[in-house]
Amino acid sequence: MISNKELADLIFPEVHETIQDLEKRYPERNLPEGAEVTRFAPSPTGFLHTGSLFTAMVCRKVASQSGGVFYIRLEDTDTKREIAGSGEQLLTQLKLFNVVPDEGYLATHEEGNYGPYTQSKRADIYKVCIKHLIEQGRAYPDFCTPQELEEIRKKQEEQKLIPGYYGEFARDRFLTNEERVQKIKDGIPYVIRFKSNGNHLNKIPVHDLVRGDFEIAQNDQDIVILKGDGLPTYHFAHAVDDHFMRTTTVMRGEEWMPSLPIHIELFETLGFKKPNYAHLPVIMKVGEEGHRRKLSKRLDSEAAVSFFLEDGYPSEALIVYLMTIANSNFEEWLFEHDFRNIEEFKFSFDKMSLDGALFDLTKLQFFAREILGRKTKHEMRLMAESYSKEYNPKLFELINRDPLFFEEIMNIEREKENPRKDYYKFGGMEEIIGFFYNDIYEELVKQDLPWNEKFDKPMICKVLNELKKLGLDQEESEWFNQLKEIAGGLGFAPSGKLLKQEPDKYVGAVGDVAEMLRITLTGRKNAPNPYCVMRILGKQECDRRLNQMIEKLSK
RNA sequence: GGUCCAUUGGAGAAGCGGCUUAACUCAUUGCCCUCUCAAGGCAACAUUCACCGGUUCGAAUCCGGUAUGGAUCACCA
Repeated sequence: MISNKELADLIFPEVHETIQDLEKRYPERNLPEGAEVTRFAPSPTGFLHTGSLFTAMVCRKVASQSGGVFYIRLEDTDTKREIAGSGEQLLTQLKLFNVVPDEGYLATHEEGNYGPYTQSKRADIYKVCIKHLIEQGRAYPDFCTPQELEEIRKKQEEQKLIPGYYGEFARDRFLTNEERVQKIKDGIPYVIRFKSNGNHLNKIPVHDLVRGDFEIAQNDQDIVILKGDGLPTYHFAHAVDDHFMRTTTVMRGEEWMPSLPIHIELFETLGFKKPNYAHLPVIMKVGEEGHRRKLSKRLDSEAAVSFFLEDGYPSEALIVYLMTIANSNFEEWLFEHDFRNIEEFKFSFDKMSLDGALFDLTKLQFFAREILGRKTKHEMRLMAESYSKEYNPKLFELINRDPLFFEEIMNIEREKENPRKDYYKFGGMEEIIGFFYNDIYEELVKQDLPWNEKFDKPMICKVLNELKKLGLDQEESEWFNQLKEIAGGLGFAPSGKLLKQEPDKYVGAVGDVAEMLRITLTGRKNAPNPYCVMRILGKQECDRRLNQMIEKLSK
């Protein structure tokens, strides 16, 4: 008769530690009352997902506001799907959004007393726990091949039974230790499965920080806890890691809710205290077929955080937007505090909505406008620089021709009570401000210009010629009065209203004159007001552009 | 199909049995301001809270059912 202990020793001869040893190695954290220990546990399988950023942001927030700890654990147990370098990238991207961990996996190194924080380096820890379970008769080797599992599943489907490896269908649960030892000695590959004592007919009460109390069926599946490659599955690693890293609150996407019974049984049979759970809603999107679905990295560009980075959205805007999804009272708070000291906002789980919000790019752009509108010209330059350096060489080059000149462009109608809010991202900015730069301007005016057909070329020339008289040293209102005078001298009405009242008396209105000026100076119909543009370009350059345009039109 | 979760306008939502003629924000539309654009100001936008029943003097709010949507059922996390 072979005992469970002998079986465990045969499977893990190298493991001598016990769970008690681990408890000593990773003692309870010494934190003030109420401090939360949270964690973000990504898999290095690709770019940072917008939903992951959402979760990570909430984790950071909850830890910070409670005086706790936020750490990062790399869940790299799926070696097949792993993408080299993505762990590092995850960290740098989180940092761009100001989601910075206190400890854990930090890309270049690890920090903290509860490591290693990379699951592939924790094999010995998992083995201690699994060995313990085998000794207790709560885990066993399973020699089923994928085909055999498939057959079991088929049989269950035929009989309309719940699929899975459980109860009487858990074939190798009924092996004797003698048979197990023999198979192992024969070199038959196996996984380790957890032996469940549950019954899915029993309901157990669970508590979720965002969803409150509800009932859920007990787990009865003998889930795999150690895969054929010697690495643990998510479920098992979650129980072991979150216990020994002393996580107080587990936050994760709501897709994990159905597996909660597994985790509960695991925690209980390992003798671990359960953490609090918060299953966060997932961010949705309406798909082609008109149905809501989870934001998908494959289908939706906005599902990858890199999308916003590459297009130069202010990272603050995404965080603010995500926080409005996280807490319904945040938006009002934000306006009350005029977008200041956002970190002082108090997050709470009961202000979190239960179903996933549709991702709303327009609303994100609104916040981005508000945020960018509140930056100084210098801040704008720094943001534009750091974005363009990475993603937009054309813009980067423009900025660096003369950084102060760029700042002046950014400063158009900025330092006033209601600043312009026409930027919501830095991507494409080179198109918008290009006309300030002579070489781009020259290219622009080679194309057909959007002149008003009401006026012929000699008329336009006449106007432009007169506009050279415009001074630049006065206030904007004075400048505009001068423009009106010039326009009046040429037969234009001082306002659109007057023109409407007496259309026969005038050839047009000041607006028409201003438009000619604008087109000449910027090559476009829509641009910031010409006064600002002229101040930045300088009298000399303005005259040059006017003369050049007159010459062009005279041909 | 089983299990769990959800359901207030185009979107995010407040609402916790009478204070609701359903707050606030984005979007949309109209008007005003205005040299264009952006910004700004003012208005409009759910007679109704998925539906059907019930409880109650009274329900978006409580209960039951139906419908719809979502998540999940791996040696993936």
